[in-house]
Amino acid sequence: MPEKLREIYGRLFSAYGPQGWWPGETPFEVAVGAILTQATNWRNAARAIANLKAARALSPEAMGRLPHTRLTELVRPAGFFNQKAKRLRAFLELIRKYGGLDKLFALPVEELREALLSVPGIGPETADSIVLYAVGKPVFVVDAYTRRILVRLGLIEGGETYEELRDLFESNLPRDPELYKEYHALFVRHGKEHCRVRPHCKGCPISELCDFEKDK
DNA sequence: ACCCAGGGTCATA
DNA sequence: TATGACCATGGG
Repeated sequence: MPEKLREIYGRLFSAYGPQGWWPGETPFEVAVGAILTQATNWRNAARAIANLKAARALSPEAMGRLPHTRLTELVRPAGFFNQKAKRLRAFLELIRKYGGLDKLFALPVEELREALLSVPGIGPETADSIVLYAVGKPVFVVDAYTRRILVRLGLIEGGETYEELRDLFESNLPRDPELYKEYHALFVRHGKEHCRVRPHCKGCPISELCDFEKDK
């Protein structure tokens, strides 16, 4: 399995190159982006972030001073804006509870994950995206593309839990945050390009490893 | 006029 | 435990 995971990574990296994830100038901005991009095109999330930036609201303190309706309005282009405004405020509440972003992000990884997961609206993928891309700790981020790609490669059944898949990567790859960052980003890139629900297998860089026969 | 995005939660069965 | 509904904007 370690060899296969390296093989897949190598091919994806050769095909697509470095993805430059995560766009964002500060850890807080990255974390905010992780919430805003839930089930949403990054393009739309980026618009919401641009709004927040223009409003100088990209710090926990400044965002906390915004009226709720104002926050909702700024976040609108990201979609699900009522939920996401509420989720951002819940995240701010966690930050306050730990005495600041630095204190929160300085927690041991497992405690940090648990703390993030305790926030209503932050689930496993969002929590791990924050831990990996905002904090830089080596947790592997699993998403729908990851699962789908592994299924089509015949490496998993599909019914595995989030934690099982995360463990699959973390116990078969070196605990290297830079590797995890790039790998996840490459899965997303490859997913969009070739491995959607409706597959687009022509020119697929990992077709030789893949069982999936349709649409050739 | 569809389909779908870098998810998560809650109600039902 | 396992589906389904819901949240909502913007691009293809």
